[in-house]
Amino acid sequence: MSRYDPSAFPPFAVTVDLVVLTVRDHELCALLVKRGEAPFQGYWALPGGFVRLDEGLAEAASRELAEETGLRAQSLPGSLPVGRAPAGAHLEQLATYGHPQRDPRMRVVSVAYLVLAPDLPSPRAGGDASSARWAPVRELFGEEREERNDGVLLAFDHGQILADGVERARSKIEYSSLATAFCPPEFTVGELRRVYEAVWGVVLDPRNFHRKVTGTPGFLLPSGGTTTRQGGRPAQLFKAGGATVLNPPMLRPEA
Amino acid sequence: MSRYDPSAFPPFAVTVDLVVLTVRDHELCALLVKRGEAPFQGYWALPGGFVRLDEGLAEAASRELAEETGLRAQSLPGSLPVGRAPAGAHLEQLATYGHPQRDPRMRVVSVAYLVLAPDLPSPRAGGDASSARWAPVRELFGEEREERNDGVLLAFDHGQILADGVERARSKIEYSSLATAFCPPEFTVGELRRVYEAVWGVVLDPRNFHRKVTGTPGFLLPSGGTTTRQGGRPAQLFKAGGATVLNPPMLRPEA
DNA sequence: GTGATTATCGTCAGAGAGACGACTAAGATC
DNA sequence: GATCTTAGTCGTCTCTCTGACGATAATCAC
Repeated sequence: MSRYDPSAFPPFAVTVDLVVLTVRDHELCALLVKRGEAPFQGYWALPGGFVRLDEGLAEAASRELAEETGLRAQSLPGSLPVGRAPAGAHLEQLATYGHPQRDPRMRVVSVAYLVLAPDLPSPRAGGDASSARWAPVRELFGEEREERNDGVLLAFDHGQILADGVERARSKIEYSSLATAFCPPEFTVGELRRVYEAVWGVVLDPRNFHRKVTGTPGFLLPSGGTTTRQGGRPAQLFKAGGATVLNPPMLRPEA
Repeated sequence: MSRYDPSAFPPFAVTVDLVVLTVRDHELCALLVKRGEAPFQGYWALPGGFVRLDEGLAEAASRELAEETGLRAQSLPGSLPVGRAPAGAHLEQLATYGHPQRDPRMRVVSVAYLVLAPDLPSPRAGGDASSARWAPVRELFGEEREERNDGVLLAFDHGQILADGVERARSKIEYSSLATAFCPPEFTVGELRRVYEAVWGVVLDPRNFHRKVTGTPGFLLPSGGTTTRQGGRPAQLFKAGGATVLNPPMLRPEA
């Protein structure tokens, strides 16, 4: 840092890209927007945009999130990598991508953020519904993926960013209470279990899951009410407790 | 991304900062360099520097690492956040810091990388030995920390970056075999245990530790030889095995 | 009511961790 | 050389947690 003339620094563009995940219909889904212009015109991409010179990175991510989804998200001062949005969505920094050729137009460094949100009404992208969608992650990475265009699924390196975000989410719900970020403010143990099942793509034993989550101090707080919105016997409603780390963690089944 | 004229993007400076950790004398230490110029002249700071327009982020981190320590480190193509340097050092992306005022001169976004290295000879910073040192992490964060200058320990937000890097290292050796990155190519179980003890700042039971690490498939490979360099009964020498994730993890003692 | 569905409680066996005793094999000291 | 010290290695016991799975409870659809 001392070898350079600070007034002659190499100029970069800095963007934020958002991996917005939610659970819809037992499936982990990611928010994608359709690009209206070159490069990658017509491709699906992660929502995102340029960071302004007077805003922080998390702040820019919150702003883009609000613009693309209407989700209000708290922008945190400084460069703290983790935050919690008031609407229940969770926002945290994922990683930064800066391959010199990742954008053919210029040198762009993109700071990716991961957003975990409860199931939302259908997306809007600046009011244009046809240009945004919730894409099931399985479709994008499973064997049944329909390759698009010249074999590239997403614009730029967004396929890699999305994969990294999905992997982060999958591993993070193991040892943190973040799975509750996919749930509405009040939820049942069964609903939380279906979140785990959707994110991990596995089936969990309802009895062991119930014992585990209700037995972990601070994970769940009984909210008093019950609901039958899932059918069957009425289930207790819970809110997310104060605990953020789970010790011992939830164990993702092998294989 | 579609709302802006790409030719009029806001210009940022992008730097990499390195959190280089090693274990020396039973203590976790971080590499610091002394700043020779304003701002924060005379303060200790993390090594780092500007990213060039034609190099990737990990590549820039490797280059800076080599310049500051002589450690050769493999630069990875693209934006892959994790890599392994040939000299045995581990390099991975940590987080990105971009508060608008984090550098008083201009808008700088810094991508921090975490480097875990075996104990190295004393550092050199471009040949000037007095301007680089291994600082015990305990001195920087413990109660006994001697506040420097106007109460700020490190230049810029490097105190926060270092704290994040230390926390990443502490948690990552729980569920990965990365602790071996602090060891020479061949090491004993006791040496590995002392790494855990230094990084976590705890004392571990040698017998349980031995059972755990030798019983985890793929963690350690017997290299055949023995050594008495620690005194006492000769110990078997091991190399790092192929496993990268430990399941079940090493457990960091409570409290 | 009957059956389907979901929630919740209980039991049992096995894996793994913490505590700690016991033994081994080298160098250091007398 | 006898003894001490240091570290390494093997075992044992107990407790906790998990996975497998039986049993019961409370609602809805018919």
